Amino acid sequence: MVGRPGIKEVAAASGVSIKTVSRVVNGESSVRPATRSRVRAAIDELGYIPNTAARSLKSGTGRVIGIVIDSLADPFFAALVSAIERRALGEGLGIVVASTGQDVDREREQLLLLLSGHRAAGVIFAPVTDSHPYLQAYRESTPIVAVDRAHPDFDSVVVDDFEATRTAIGQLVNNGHRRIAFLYREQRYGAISRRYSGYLWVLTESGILFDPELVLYDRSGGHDFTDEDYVTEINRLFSLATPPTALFAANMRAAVGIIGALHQARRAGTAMIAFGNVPLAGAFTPAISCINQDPYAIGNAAIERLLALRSTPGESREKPRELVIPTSLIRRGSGEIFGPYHSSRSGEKPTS
Amino acid sequence: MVGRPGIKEVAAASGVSIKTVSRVVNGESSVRPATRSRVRAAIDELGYIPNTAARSLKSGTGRVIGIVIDSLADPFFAALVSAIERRALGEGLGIVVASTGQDVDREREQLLLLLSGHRAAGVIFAPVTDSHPYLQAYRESTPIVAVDRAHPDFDSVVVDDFEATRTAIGQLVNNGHRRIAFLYREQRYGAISRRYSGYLWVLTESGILFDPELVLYDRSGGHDFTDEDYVTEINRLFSLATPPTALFAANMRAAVGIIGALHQARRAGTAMIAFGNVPLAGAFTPAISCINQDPYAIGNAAIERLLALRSTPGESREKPRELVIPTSLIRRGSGEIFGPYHSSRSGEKPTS
DNA sequence: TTGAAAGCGCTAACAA
DNA sequence: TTGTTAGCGCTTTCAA
Repeated sequence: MVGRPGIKEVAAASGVSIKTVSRVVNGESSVRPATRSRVRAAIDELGYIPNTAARSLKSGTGRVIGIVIDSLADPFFAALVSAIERRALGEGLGIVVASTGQDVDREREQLLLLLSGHRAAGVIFAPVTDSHPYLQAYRESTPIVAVDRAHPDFDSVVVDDFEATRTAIGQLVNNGHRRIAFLYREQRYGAISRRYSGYLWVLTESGILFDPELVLYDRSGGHDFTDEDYVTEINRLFSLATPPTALFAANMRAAVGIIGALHQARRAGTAMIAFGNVPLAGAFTPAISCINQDPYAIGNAAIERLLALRSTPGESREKPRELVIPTSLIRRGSGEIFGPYHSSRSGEKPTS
Repeated sequence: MVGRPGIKEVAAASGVSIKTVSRVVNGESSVRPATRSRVRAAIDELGYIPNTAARSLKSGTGRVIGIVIDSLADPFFAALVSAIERRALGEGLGIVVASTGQDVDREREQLLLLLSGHRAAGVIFAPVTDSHPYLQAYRESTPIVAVDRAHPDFDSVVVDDFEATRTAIGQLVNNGHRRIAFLYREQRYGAISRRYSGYLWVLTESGILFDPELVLYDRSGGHDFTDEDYVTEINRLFSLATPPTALFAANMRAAVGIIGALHQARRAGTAMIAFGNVPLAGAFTPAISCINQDPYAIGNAAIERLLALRSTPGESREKPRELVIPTSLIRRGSGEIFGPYHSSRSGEKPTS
């Protein structure tokens, strides 16, 4: 291996001490311009890049932001991380990404590795549970922000799941639907529970009888549904004595599964609204109505909050802030299909 | 901040020297089982997690794999990174991700930061150019693997773009198409050029006159096309004196743009094949035929190659290996629509 | 404005 | 099998 120049080589080349080189690298002001430019020249010529490990070791905090999410294979999280990365780059920070697969133990392991092992300058995570006692030790030294799901102990950036779902289900009811399926009711902590509450709230308000047959539960104990599972489920729903006339997909994975399954079952004309921006939603027949939650906006808000916390350390001890990113219902057609009880008093013209 | 225990605390708690703790942590064999379990107990009790920075500094290589890709917002790359992350986790390695936005300077900056700054244990990157002289200094000390695009100097994991495209275009021709549009012809180095070659090859072989009007060039100088740009382009194509009867989407972004634009233009029945697994391809009408390139397979192959290189350092000096991951043409309907010159001698039954 | 010295937490070399 | 010592490359004192 060719020698990677260190701070000493730069110091020697520019005729100053290593401390002065350090000052230049860290942008400290107390360096004479002439000295500074001499050092800069040496840095460029030698191609000097400071060793991150040594910096972390000495200074106590690493030059990276840790990100812990469910999975990068989920387009929502991928876009979220992408937004964070862009901003972090501007701050000269790297990102180290870890996924949990929604596993609580893996979450703890990854968070601790990031905080204690990598001495991350900050951590953004999508909490799998709402109890993280082991994080308390790091609160005061490291900014920690939760995303996608609110957290009792940390600042968080979320969307208003309850309200968004209430709006969506409300529109379906207004358009004459009474049999509305909810797919799916995840058992774990998180956004899905609040979406489910929004669903139940509308049913109650509208005097619609709740039917557990219309809810797809996560009976699998944690593993994700496959496309085939959704086909099975859609077939089950349409075999009911009184099948649903509208579907609500509580997350994007469910939406994708349902769209595919509906298509297979030649039921694509069924009313449906999805939580999350389904890719190519506009190109289906009918086009898919979605609750729009912008992962870029969420990611940006999270990293901004993190950077703000970094400059005002004490603040983290205050009551956690919950930043709610607005959502909107994008009416593309599938959510505006009329149901059997429609009295032509509301809703847009259906597409099919 | 509560004290994060260091190796010294563990040593004190278990009554051994720090070196013995180090041995246990690193799984060295020369430790008596009794001692080992005593140390293990202390580690668990104190919640000791080794400081990555100190380890990197001393040992010379960091505990992370660096990944440099175009963008995490691209589902292909997100899935690729996800596959790498899973495997890295099993090796006790973190991943630090950086994106280039296809910018050569940013690529260099990020690669050097990973290699020189973070002392990454290995680097996987999607090369933006085929010339990386500055990486030569790291070849022998750090395994480097290229993905998605072949590289003259490094082992790479790619798909056979030429062959896959040849098959796809060949099928369109066999099904009676003569006017086949190629969207889009990216100017930069990479897979798109080879796909374009496959396109030209079939035209030549089939005696079809090449028409530059049917090729969407990247005239923008690097910025990505928006959905609106695709709408404009589709409208232009169908305004030609002899419009195309089939479309080839050379990458997934183009496919998504085209599907949306075709839908808007009420031309969804146009024959089309996309390079890459379009999400929900099966749920469109007609279902989208795709060249299937598995990002998980590519990511897995890349990390496996990286880990193999890590254990046999000298090997990297050999001639670079190009590992070709097979693709397949998934015939879902859109690519099997007959063209005007079809003579009922080949192809599947069209869907529409 | 600049520099000398100390040492961050760990691992490699060598001793015992 | 275990321990001692010496740094890795940088930033943080503190002094000049």
